[in-house]
Amino acid sequence: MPDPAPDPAIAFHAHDHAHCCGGLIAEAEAIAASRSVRLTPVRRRVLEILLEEHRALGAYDVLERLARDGFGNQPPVAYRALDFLVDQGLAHRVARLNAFMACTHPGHSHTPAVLICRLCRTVAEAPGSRVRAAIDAEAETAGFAVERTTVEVLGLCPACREGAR
Amino acid sequence: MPDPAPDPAIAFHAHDHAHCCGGLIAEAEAIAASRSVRLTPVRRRVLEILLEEHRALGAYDVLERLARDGFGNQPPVAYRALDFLVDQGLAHRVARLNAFMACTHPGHSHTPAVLICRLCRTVAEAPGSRVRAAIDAEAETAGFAVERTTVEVLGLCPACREGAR
DNA sequence: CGTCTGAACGTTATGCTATAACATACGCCA
DNA sequence: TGGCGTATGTTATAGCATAACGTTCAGACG
Ligand SMILES: [Zn+2]
Ligand SMILES: [Zn+2]
Ligand SMILES: [Zn+2]
Ligand SMILES: [Zn+2]
Repeated sequence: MPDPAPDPAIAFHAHDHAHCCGGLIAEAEAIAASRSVRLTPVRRRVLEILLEEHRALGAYDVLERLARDGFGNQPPVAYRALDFLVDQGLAHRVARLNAFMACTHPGHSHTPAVLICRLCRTVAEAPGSRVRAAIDAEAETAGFAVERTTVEVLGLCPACREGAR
Repeated sequence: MPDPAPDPAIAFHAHDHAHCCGGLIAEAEAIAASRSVRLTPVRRRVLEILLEEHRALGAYDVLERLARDGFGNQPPVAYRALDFLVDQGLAHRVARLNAFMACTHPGHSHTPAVLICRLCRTVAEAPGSRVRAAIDAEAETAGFAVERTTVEVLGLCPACREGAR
């Protein structure tokens, strides 16, 4: 199958975005089926909304777009769908922004480092395993048992970095 | 001088807490003086409140305690003091908790890894430099220019880990 | 089929987190 | 002493998140 190791930070590069979204929706369908959980219309639409741009959206932004499409327009509608996607690893919560982003590498259980461009607001995922190893080492020293990690990085993406010079 | 490298995760160990707080207040005074910024009564009291326990407090928890002491009891009073402390590196924001903690190693410019016990809510700082190096390496690969990092770890502190067995 | 059941969804209401905007007080220095 | 910048007090509002309850719907089972 023609799906080699994808660029982790694909969000930062020009790419066939329609293909990127379509593929991720298809992956989500497959994952949901394999786990016997339901990617219902609301959940699917929320994932599509998150995928539309490589940016993190607040729950109320998502809600507004949902309402336009005729879904319920009360906060729990958005939060429940977002919680589902996060639980299934199809989206990530960005604590620094109180916002949510679609996962670009679902399936692999991972805790990515989230790269957030402070100028264009683009958000990408970098591999988290090396960072996680460093965290585990420090935690070990402190006698702390790691369960979940949050690694978020604010800075400039390649494009904005170029523009800022 | 009798001040050897302090235990980074002192919060997780039994210690002379009055001495620990007093020392940190004194350090804060010195830092403020050296930078010609003012550790005013509100700011100082907020730092004391954060130091009372090694836990992260929400702005409204801080505010409630401030009000008891006769300071203003509107949100901006707490937020302004907290922002000052964070700017000066005397406190840290914990994004995962929407809360604030006193810094236990002020002065050293640092971005610690914050260790949060999910049972007792104790919060400690682990050295962030190795984690930061790992982040820099991943960011380099993605062409991303790192400016600020958030590293927060949820898990069990040594005591709760023992109790949970 | 018909009915039961649990998951998902819609809706109301409320609570927590954070900041904008403006007024007042105070210390410092020309 | 007058002006200025910093800090504080206060009002109002914006933004984020969840509790609680009723309704709908798909699938399981007899
Ligand atoms: Zn991901
Ligand atoms: Zn950018
Ligand atoms: Zn610190
Ligand atoms: Zn604990």
